[in-house]
Amino acid sequence: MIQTIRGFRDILPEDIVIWQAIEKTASKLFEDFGFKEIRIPIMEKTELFARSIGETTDIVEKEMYTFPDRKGDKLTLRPEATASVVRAYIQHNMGASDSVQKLYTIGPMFRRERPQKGRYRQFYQINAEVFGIESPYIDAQLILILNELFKRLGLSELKAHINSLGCKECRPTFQKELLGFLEGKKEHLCENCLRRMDKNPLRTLDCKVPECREALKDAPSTLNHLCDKCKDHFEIVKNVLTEQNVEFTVDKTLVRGLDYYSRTTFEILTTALGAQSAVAGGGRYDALIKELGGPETYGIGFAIGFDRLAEIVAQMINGEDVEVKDGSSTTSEFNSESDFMNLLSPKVPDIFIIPLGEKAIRLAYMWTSALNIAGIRTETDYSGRSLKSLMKRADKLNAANVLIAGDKEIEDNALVLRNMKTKEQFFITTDNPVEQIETLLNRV
RNA sequence: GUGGGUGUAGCUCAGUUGGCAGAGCACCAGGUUGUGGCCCUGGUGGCCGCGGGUUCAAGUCCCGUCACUCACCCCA
Repeated sequence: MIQTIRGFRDILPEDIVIWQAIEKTASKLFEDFGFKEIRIPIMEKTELFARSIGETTDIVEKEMYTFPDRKGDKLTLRPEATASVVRAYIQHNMGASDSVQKLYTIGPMFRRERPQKGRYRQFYQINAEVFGIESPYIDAQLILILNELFKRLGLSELKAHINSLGCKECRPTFQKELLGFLEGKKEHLCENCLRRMDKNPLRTLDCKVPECREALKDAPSTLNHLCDKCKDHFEIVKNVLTEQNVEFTVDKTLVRGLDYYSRTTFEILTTALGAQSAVAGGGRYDALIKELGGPETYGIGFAIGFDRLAEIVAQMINGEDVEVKDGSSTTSEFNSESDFMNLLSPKVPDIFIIPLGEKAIRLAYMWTSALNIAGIRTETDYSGRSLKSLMKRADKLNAANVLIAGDKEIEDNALVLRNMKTKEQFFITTDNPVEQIETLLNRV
């Protein structure tokens, strides 16, 4: 049997319900905040990612799916979306038509890592990016949007971690000081951190190795070295969040793995997925657009891990003992009436037509098609099986009604429409069953 | 890339010192000649992940391999 390749997976119909509900909830929210959807390619020239994410990051060094195409160009399956959105922004000169652009996109990303819970080689992200706004209010607003999204999904316990990395003015002096500090602690650092010292010293700050954490306990913090502008910027972000009752923690170890971030960075963390704690993350990247050949433009954005989010939502639904099978009962108090929970209701047939006999099967097919076209969810069965087994099937499908159409009923011009819940039965005639069913369904 | 755990029916899992491959759920049929859910009876369904080895005999022991999984690393 041919199977999916490692780290790739199928999202089956039973799971898609949650995916679609999250997607609808997110795009509604983003559009209410003025974001427009953009769809970008899944493949780009390798150079785009190498230059934006950073040549020495793990992603670029060893996690990308890169291969030559027929003419020898190096192509890469995108490991993240921001680089492509920035490329599109530059390529179509989007800043010219409107100096402020708010964009979101949803789609798969590819990284060749060892799979584990909440981490796949093809994984999905929802991305939001804002171009052309320097003000810290937009930093706060992005975190507010994430907070609101998680609230709407019933995940109010998730909390934001935020930090500021400084800008091209204040970061170099900080890096110098950090390097000096690291030199003094060299013998206590892990191999990885020693490597990081050369490549990207900031990254030592979020090392998880206990010895490193201990050694770096008193390491200088970016927060103490921010220039006045960066300091003011960060203060406003924090003040606004506080005023809007968005809970957050200042986390000076929040450095993030992509080189392009400056000033505000943030992550939304969870404990629900073992070691994979980040559900969403993002930050400001004011230098990136120019770096990639565009005009000097402010930029900030975030990515939400769709697979992880869907997993947490699924856990929440199961944990809350929410009954979604027939969409009728939900026990979860705070969100049972929410738009999101309504989106989770599965679609079940309004009618299941049970034909008994050859003539009946032909008519059942005709009626089913007509009802489907009329927008009434209808199923039938062509196997010629017994009434009892088809009743069972109707029950399994959770059909609201069955229409029993045996050769006998057709002969007598009296079809039986049975409500599966109340067991009420109505007779309808064979001349225009579609219209009769429409009126009966509206009445009940 | 490194380390641990697990691979048996569609699903969840038993399988003793090596001795006929099992259960529950699901599916199909019947009990009820044309009315679902509950119950009862019967049935379909297996390269025991794959390849080698040891043995009279391997689901079981050994080696390899692949996949899944958890953790490290990294990140969404």
